[in-house]
Amino acid sequence: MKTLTSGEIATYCDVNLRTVIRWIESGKLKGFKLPGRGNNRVLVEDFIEFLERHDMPIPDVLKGTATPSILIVDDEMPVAKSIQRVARRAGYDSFIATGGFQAGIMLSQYEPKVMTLDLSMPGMDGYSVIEFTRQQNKYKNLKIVVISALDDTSLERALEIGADATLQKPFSNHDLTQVLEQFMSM
Amino acid sequence: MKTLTSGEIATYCDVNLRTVIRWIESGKLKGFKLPGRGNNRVLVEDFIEFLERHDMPIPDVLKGTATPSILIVDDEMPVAKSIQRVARRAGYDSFIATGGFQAGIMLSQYEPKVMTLDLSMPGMDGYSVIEFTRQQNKYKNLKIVVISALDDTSLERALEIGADATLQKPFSNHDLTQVLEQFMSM
DNA sequence: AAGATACCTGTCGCAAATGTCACATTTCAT
DNA sequence: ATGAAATGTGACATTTGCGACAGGTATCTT
Repeated sequence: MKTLTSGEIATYCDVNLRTVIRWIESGKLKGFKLPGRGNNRVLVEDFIEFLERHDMPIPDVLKGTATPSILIVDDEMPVAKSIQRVARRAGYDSFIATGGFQAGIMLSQYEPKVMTLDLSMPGMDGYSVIEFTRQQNKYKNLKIVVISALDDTSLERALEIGADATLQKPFSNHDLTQVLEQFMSM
Repeated sequence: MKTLTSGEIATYCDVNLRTVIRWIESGKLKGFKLPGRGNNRVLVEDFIEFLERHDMPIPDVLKGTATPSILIVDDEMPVAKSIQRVARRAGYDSFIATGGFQAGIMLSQYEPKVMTLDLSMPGMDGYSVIEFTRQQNKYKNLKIVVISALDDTSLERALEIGADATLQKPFSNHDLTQVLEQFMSM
């Protein structure tokens, strides 16, 4: 149940903060006030409904927030597809990237909630992907699930540098589902 | 998601505000209305598309982002730095990505005007980067400058699949400057 | 604990919306 | 060629939402 502040909405709509507050006060935009000094909060779904009602453009970032998604990074398409199948059965939208460059663009564009990452992709160092992502404040909430055929030591190292969970190949659908459900509901 | 008011558009096009509103009302110019009193807003991209469609001059201010930048993709930091030095001397801001993943994120985040790309990076296929980028409508205006030590055939292939220029390593600062200036001024 | 941000409220001037009318240009029929 | 109709634009006048500024408080960071 993600919420937005009046300031964030002001940024998205490219209007003044004062204006957003007036929208809320007049009932045009549904929101609620926090106990403290009455800071306004708006549910993402209410905001999107508001935007649609007024034929206003919906920011890309929110499209992902409304329906949290999963980014699957794996160079082997069959493996990626099988992960996607599990994700879909659990009720989640997902995207597949088969290379580092694609992965970066898709991560930035879709802002998924969870990224599954194959550590041992040819021509791409999974560790550095984790490290780089973790450095970026923007992705501090992204959950990284490492899926790899490497040994325990490698998986542990991944956890140390910032992965949130690991799964050893071959993984059971049950385990993957469990991990996804855990992170997607956070 | 920068937007323009009807008044700003009136100024840009040097017409009356009433006229701009009529454009929007008649659907010639895509826009939307704010909830309040129905103030019109137009996305910059929609406005540019409108201008192009009617062969109207595009105001400089709208052409690029505030300060158009260059993304330098090269795994060898010294090389990247030297490219950056040339770019800076020509008066351009630049960013360095040493891996595909980084490159993807930075491309999406900074939306540079030009990307220099080393074809032969370990663990990353430069060709597929070009191909993937070219598929995305979002980057249709991005200029890709391939910088590589590979032979002419390889460079030509890069051009075929979508690169905008190539430079063979070792490149002369003069040539690089020339290419950058050409693309950055477009 | 202190400083930096982000946010709320009230007020004020301005910019933008609407409606109407006048004028210019184009289109078309006679 | 001439006049009528259609279309598009600019010019008012009126109304009101929006942005800017100021002063103050809650929230987050360090």
